[in-house]
Amino acid sequence: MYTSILQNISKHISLDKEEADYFMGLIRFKEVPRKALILREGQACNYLSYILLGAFRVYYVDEHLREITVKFAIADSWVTDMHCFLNDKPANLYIEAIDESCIYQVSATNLEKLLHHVPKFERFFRILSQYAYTREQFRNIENLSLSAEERYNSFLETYPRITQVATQKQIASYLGITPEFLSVLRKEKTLRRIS
Amino acid sequence: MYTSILQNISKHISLDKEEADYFMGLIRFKEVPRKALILREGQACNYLSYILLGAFRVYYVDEHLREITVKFAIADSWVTDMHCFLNDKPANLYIEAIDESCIYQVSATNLEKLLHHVPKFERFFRILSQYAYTREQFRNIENLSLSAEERYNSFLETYPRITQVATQKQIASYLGITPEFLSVLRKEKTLRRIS
DNA sequence: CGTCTATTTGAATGTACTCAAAAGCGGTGG
DNA sequence: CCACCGCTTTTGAGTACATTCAAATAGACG
Repeated sequence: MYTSILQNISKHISLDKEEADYFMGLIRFKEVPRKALILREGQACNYLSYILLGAFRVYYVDEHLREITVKFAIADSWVTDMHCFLNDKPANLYIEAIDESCIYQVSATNLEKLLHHVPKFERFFRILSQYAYTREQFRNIENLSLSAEERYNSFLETYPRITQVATQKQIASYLGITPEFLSVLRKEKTLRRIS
Repeated sequence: MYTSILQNISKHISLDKEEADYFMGLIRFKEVPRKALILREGQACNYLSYILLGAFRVYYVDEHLREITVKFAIADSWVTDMHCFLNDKPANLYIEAIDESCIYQVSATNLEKLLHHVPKFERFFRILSQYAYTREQFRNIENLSLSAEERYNSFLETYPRITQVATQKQIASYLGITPEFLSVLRKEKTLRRIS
């Protein structure tokens, strides 16, 4: 259903036909194969993407060349390197498809046009940003208060489907632990399930 | 200068006199003594606050009764328990003045009125939320990639003034370490400065 | 089938925690 | 004014959680 992006928007604002058409005229459709990067560090981050289908992983590479998974993004959600998109700076983050994906993209230029022509979208992106903010805040609280094992359990509840497309190495880098230690945690979990 | 809240707003949107007056009519002024709580867990979170003067600490109390400092908020910034303010739920967070403070508060009801009457504020709060989001994301990256010592150094750069009003216990709980260990880090720092 | 990467396993290590006790500091009341 | 109380900070010993490194095993892909 290629209008699911409109349904996503209609969760927070209602558009008439004209506004919807105008919006659809500003976005482009893109298929993204598994493992492809739609953004890499240093590149201009010109697009905000809506994920129609598939899944992405946003990650940062630190000075020791370790990957930090910043977030997993699933179907019916939005993704970009927000800091660099907003401030027109070279990207700090990589965004990689971890499954066959289809996305719609709005360029920063077109987003400006959109916000100018249909100011209702200010409201839409306000609400989106507020949710994004509270989710990040919640994750910070979890990272600061929970043990690795508790964070892993919370992860499994929050992203039950992601385990099918993300590797354990990627999940470990989201949890802030090594793949080896995640392996140990998983073993303990299955041992407890048996006994 | 009691119009600094208008200056804060004018960083992102411009208001005419009428709009500014309408806004000022929707907010209330409040003095908050040091150590007073303007929000505690379980309370209704009805207000979004602008800090005119002073400093606040937002914290969460986990199941082991440990305090997690979610953020320090300084003069000329906004603070609330966003999740509960937006969803009209009882607060999860405490907000405590760590210095003599003066704030302006907008109630959730008045904010709705404001957004309805002056839709430009949708834009203002969109921009504010996006910044809040990227800051939280950045902090998550730091917490996942840096050692305790590196996080402490980064903290000192980000909040140079806060050390004057926050205790080390509070700073430790922001960094996700124990006060005892922060004490060790500080000692190592001074020892290195001497040699 | 062979190569490359992901995952598992284990031993040695390190970073940060717990617990306990002492020292420092600020506020309050006699 | 100072003596006491409570809280913060420091210090140290012992411990736990998670890492590093290395090697073996398993899986995925061409």
